Amino acid sequence: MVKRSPDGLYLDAVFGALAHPTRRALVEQLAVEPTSVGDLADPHDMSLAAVSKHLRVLEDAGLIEVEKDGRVRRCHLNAGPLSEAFGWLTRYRVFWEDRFDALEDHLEADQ
Amino acid sequence: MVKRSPDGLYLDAVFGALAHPTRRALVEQLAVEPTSVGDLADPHDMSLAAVSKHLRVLEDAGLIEVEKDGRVRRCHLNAGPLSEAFGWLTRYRVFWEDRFDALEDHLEADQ
DNA sequence: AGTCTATTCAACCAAAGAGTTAAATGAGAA
DNA sequence: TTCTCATTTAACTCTTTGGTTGAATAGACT
Repeated sequence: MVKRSPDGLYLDAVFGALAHPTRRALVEQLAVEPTSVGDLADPHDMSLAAVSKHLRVLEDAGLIEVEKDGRVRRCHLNAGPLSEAFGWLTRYRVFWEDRFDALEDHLEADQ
Repeated sequence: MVKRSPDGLYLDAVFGALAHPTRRALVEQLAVEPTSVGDLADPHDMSLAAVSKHLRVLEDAGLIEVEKDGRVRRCHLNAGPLSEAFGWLTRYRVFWEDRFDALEDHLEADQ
């Protein structure tokens, strides 16, 4: 069996959460400021319940925290788990930068 | 409606592909060297057909290219699309680094 | 107490995902 | 051409996902 990193579970959840455009949009909205569920849902062309479910997915991935403020639920971005995904991608960064460097070299040689 | 980046489709596919541990493992294997489907499948505790399907998902996300070499199909990592995901995450890097900086400050203040 | 308002829960549905086994393809070797 | 090996396709099952609507909860305002 191939080795699996101990934090694989987080990666599943985080990458999975980011795989849906609505959820990425929600993260983008929350990067601006903490926002209530209703306000988060407004711009999206789907029911409030559907957005609520997407928020649950983000919460399960640890990407948001929900604070009760009276009768509204205010969601905050918690970007910590994103660094996990970032870290994973970083390990492969050289593979696309190599190609970029090769292209640069090629262009320079052309001049 | 909330704005959606023009390359959202790629992000769906790339993040979706990375959301499964088997597929991340396949990427890790391919980062070592180009590998045939059979050799890729060996370490995994599932049928060859299942691995073949995972490879298709990676291919659809543009993350691998398959070269026919006689009767074996040799898969190469194509990390380009990873930079797409990396770029998206980078936009939110400040959100977890802020927290990290705050922690650093806190620790320094403690000393 | 009664009524808005915000949000979630429950039940449902269609489509996609992850796996299986068995048959089909395609190319090299005998 | 026949056999074998590498891989994909087909058909099927089971679970998860993404959405719906309608009822339930819970806090704030009269």
